[in-house]
Amino acid sequence: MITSMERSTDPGPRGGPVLQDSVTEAITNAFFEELAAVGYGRLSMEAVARRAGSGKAAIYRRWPSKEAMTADLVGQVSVRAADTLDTGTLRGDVLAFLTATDEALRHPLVSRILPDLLASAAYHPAIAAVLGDEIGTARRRKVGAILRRAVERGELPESADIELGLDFMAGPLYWGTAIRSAPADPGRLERLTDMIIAALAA
Amino acid sequence: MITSMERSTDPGPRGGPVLQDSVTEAITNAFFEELAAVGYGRLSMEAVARRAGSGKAAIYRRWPSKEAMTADLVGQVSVRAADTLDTGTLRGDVLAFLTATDEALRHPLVSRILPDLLASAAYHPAIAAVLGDEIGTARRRKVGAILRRAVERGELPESADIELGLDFMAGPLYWGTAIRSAPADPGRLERLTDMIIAALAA
DNA sequence: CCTTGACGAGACGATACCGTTCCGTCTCGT
DNA sequence: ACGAGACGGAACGGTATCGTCTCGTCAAGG
Repeated sequence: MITSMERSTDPGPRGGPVLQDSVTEAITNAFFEELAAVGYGRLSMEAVARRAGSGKAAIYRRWPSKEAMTADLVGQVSVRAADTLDTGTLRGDVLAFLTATDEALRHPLVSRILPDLLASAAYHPAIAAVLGDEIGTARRRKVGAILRRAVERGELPESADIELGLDFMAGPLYWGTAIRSAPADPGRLERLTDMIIAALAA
Repeated sequence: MITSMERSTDPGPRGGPVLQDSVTEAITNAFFEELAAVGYGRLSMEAVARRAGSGKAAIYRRWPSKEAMTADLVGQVSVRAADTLDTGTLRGDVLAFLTATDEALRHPLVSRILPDLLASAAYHPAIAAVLGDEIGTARRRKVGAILRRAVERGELPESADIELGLDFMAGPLYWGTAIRSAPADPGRLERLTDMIIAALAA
């Protein structure tokens, strides 16, 4: 599925004469900027090359197609998000998670790219696969850890539904921040946190 | 902005020789099917005409551009959703609202089109305007009515935040049903209802 | 110093749309 | 019966993108 070469994305200390990292980086940046500018459906390799100041051949030397490039690059980025640390209380964990997620969603590139990718997943199985891994699995793991710790502390009943918990941790924030474009407001995240905890405890 | 003719979408009892309704309907259906098939970004007028079994001229006789056609047709559809009736209790109102919305989100065309349009709104102001009206305003009015009735009944404190309430009524359901593609499950809507009410009361 | 190979640039044929403009046909209301 | 006008179909010139391929340049290693 993802068929890009490892040498440029993971060149190691010295892998011999190699596709130049600076070019790979320029293409990567150009890709995300272009993705934010026109969306996946209208993204063209020529535009990416133009923006990167490179030739198209430099792109096709690295990835066999637009879909493979997208899957590879999106996969790389999403992997980064670190686990939320244990703040000692459910409220602290939730607020930290919401704050981090809200900040990510407000990034100018993310706020334009993410909804587009989520929609594109319906048309392109390769994208759906990457997002399913990154958003589905990774996110479920993080939220699951938070809820599990809360259950251990006795802050939540054991009956708490992890799947629905994920919907509450992600849904209202995504809807408000990414779709409704609600202005940044720490107070909103505080209230959101209290409401989510109330929902989780129900 | 929306410049389609009134004669065919609202021909009245007898408006003289008119663009044929059957063609308008064929084009409308083809538009939504094509939208579901390839998304807004890649939607082509030729494909719509092909699918409708019409000539492109028949489309351009009705709308001046793809954007105007989209705004007009999407606006027409979204208008339909009726107000939720008063069931007498907050729980009944919320469950009815969630059930209706969930059903709508599961419609094969809606589930593919809506996320795409929400994403496209970031690139096309005309779409953003229509969605802002239909989803933003209309939805805020509906949910606002439900919450206001609940406050009058004493089921919710007066301090309830309508804006955040909207995020909770829409977010988890949209995330679970449209993004996570959770299977249809009445029990899930029941639990969702209880959790939303707990959140609203927090 | 000379070979190697990635580089930017861009031409290439193929394909797809755009929005417009013609056909010749058919269905109306008059 | 007639004329207006919408119809499906097809073609127009123009633009954009695809993925491939060929240039001449340039930097590094042997």
